[in-house]
Amino acid sequence: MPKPTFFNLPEEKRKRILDVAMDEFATYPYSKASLSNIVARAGIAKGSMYQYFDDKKDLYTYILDLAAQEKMSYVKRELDQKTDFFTTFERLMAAGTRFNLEHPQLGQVVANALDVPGEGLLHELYSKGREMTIEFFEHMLKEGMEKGEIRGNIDPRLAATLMYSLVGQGLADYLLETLGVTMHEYLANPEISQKLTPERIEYVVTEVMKILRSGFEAQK
Amino acid sequence: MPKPTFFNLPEEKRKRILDVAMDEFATYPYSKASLSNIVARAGIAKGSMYQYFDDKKDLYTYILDLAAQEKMSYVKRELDQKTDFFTTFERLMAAGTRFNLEHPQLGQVVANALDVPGEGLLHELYSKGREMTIEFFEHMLKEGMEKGEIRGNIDPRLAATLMYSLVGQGLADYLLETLGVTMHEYLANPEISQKLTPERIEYVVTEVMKILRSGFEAQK
Amino acid sequence: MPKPTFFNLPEEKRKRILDVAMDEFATYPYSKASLSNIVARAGIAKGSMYQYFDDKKDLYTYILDLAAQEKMSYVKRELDQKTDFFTTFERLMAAGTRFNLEHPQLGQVVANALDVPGEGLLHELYSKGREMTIEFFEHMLKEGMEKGEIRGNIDPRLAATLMYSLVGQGLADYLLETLGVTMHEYLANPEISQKLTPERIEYVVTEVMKILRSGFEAQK
Amino acid sequence: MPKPTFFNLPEEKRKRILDVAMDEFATYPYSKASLSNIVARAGIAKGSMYQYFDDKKDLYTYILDLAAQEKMSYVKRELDQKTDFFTTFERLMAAGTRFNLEHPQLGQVVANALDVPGEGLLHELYSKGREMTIEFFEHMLKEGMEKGEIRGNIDPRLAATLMYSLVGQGLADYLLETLGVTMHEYLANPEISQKLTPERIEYVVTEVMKILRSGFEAQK
DNA sequence: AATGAATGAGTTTTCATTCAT
DNA sequence: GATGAATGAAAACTCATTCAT
Repeated sequence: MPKPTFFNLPEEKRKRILDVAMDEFATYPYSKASLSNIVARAGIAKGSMYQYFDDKKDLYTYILDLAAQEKMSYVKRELDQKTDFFTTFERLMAAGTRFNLEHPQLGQVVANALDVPGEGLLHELYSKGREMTIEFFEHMLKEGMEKGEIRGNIDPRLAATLMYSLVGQGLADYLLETLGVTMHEYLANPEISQKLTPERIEYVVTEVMKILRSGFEAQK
Repeated sequence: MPKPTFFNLPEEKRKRILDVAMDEFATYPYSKASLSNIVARAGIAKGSMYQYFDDKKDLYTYILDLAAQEKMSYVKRELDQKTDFFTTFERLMAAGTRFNLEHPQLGQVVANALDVPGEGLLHELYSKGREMTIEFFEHMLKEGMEKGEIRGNIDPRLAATLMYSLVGQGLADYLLETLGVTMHEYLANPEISQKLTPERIEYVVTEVMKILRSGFEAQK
Repeated sequence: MPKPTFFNLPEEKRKRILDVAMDEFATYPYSKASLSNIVARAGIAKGSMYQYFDDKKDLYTYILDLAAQEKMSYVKRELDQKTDFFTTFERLMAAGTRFNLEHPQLGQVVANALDVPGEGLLHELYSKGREMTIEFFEHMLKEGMEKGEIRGNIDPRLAATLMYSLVGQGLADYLLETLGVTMHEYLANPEISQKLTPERIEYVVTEVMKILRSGFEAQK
Repeated sequence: MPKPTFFNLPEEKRKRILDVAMDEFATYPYSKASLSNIVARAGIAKGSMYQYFDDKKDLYTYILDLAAQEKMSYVKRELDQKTDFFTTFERLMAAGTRFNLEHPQLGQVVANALDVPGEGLLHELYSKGREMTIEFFEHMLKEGMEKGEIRGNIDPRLAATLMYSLVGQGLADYLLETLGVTMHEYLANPEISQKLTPERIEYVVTEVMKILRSGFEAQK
């Protein structure tokens, strides 16, 4: 948790610090990400950082938390309208993928979490998100089963895990791949994003759903 | 690539070096893995390492390569007998998952690849394996389409990518999760593996196939 | 010297600051004692400290001064009744030792003075106390000589220095040692002091006086 | 303990490092003594220091150990000829004092030991010397009692502790004081030592012995 | 070919002190 | 007078890489 000092900072400065830190943690794995770098680029004194955060890990977990929250709130908007299972899932996938492509840094910050020493501590936070997401999918599946939208003879927990693995970075990576671009190149050249039209994203998501749908869907 | 020097080494010494390095790279993320540690545990001089490999990255990519090859050759054994698409894929998934559980280190080495700085260089190698696997799946799918085993209206490249994301660590992780065990705990307590009977693995794979099958399978 | 500001402070606050500082300087050697710690525990702003004292050293010397004064005034009470040299010295030793055991912090503050860098400045103050004490003993000795209580053929200054080295922490340390306790453990567990009865202290002091009085030499 | 690497160093270099380190630890209290300073003055790389010693504390304890050993071996030479208690003690005092004046740094290194954090650890080593010395004196006293040289009615442990407090820095400090010189000035101006003739040292030691031998009490 | 000491840039973190509000 | 954020020099320590033997 940041210290109160951090929240007393002028909006502009706080944002600058977070932006720079986000960028650093997205670019380098945790152990290579450098506080010295961050403060230099943010134009603040090294000691100041320690008046805002306990230590490097504290800063990182905060960034990670922010990333998770932003994605959550972005994706959650799709849940307002109640529809059937397949439509909801399709919307979630599309939103998640769009978010990953619009904020490629955030995804990288999460990916770099693997590197944090004292593994458990961080992993905990990192997988809390995974855990929650999987549980949400499981819930969706069970509801779908009750409504008769989903076949009854599938293991909901396992299916939810599968869904999670599809919703993560997977589709975004696939889309970049079809452009012959790696995530790193994409991070460096933001203008590439213009080649990824909403239609293109929609198409891929629909394709995936097509495959899954006739799999999950109850057979008449 | 290791220098010729490395291959002139007595078998026993070469193996020792690789074993220790594998363990180190499985235990720590790339940037935390320590050459000093490796040479100390392998009982060789630090300078020698640089007569075998160009640098840390060179050693790592070689280890990574070995890991990939081992998995490949393990999994490839399932391809001998020609059967239909679904049976083949099921066997591949089962074999991959068994391998991941029997050689958890190798999987970790791959997972830790994400951490390598200097971006593309490493990713390249890491995704060469990915690339090859996906292409293989794509080939399988197209063959299946021709034989009429697979629906014709799916994007084979996309589907292959999906298959890849299912075959990776995913199922192994899921199995460990059902035991309430993290990969780190599993690495530390190898005896846990006894709880993962072949039947249990078979069950999970069958479940996944059940889901996929009626999705991919051509409708009559 | 504290600035006037400090003396304008409400009694209660002033005392709190001094108590906390005393504790810190008793616990850690000068260079490890932390102003940040002190202000945090005293509940005042860091800047305020610099409105009370010039700097860390200024605060420390003041604390040191207080410690010396307190001990002085405690010990001086023994000087009211005029008696012979030996009785007076015995009383001083006993009082000094009791004080050291009752206020172990103060002794530690003095002991930690050795640590102050920038040499002379601090030593000066530290040894002002030493100087004064030795001079006082010298005076006592000379008086004793005149009265015929003390042999005339000893160097009073040297003897006074010897007396000083006996009166310091020495006896208190010895007493703790006989309990198998270090000064640090004693500081942490104040209840130990109950094992050090006045009789026990008296005994040790008497023993020392016995030695000094008639010397080591066997009596014929 | 230094690592083997250190002992493989050319004599000249090893000595230079120890000299510089000794000087640093004699000049500054442990926490202010700076490794960076030491390596700079010794003209070696910072990393090298860590190939010779585990860490700062390791270097310090080694220096401390050396200091103690040197003093020990210097003083022990006086023990060859068997004589009576008083003569032996007088010789030990004289030798100890001479040593302190000839190697003022070593005494300072010991004095600065108080500052080492994780107190116990270091204190242990520091007071092992104290412990041994006191026990040696105790032994001397008991022997003297058996031979009838020493009165039987004194507490030998307490007396030994007293003797220890006299043999330490005390006399050296006194001698410097009579020159109006502090230890720090003495360390900085080694030529002062010429004013401290052996006769002067002998005189002071004899004076002290006179006092101890027959006591303070006037003879009837 | 093997060794292992040497290197030094780089890391995170601490803390007394200053200064604008 | 009080505040507490800002500062930055300095600390201990790490480690991949080089190079003389």
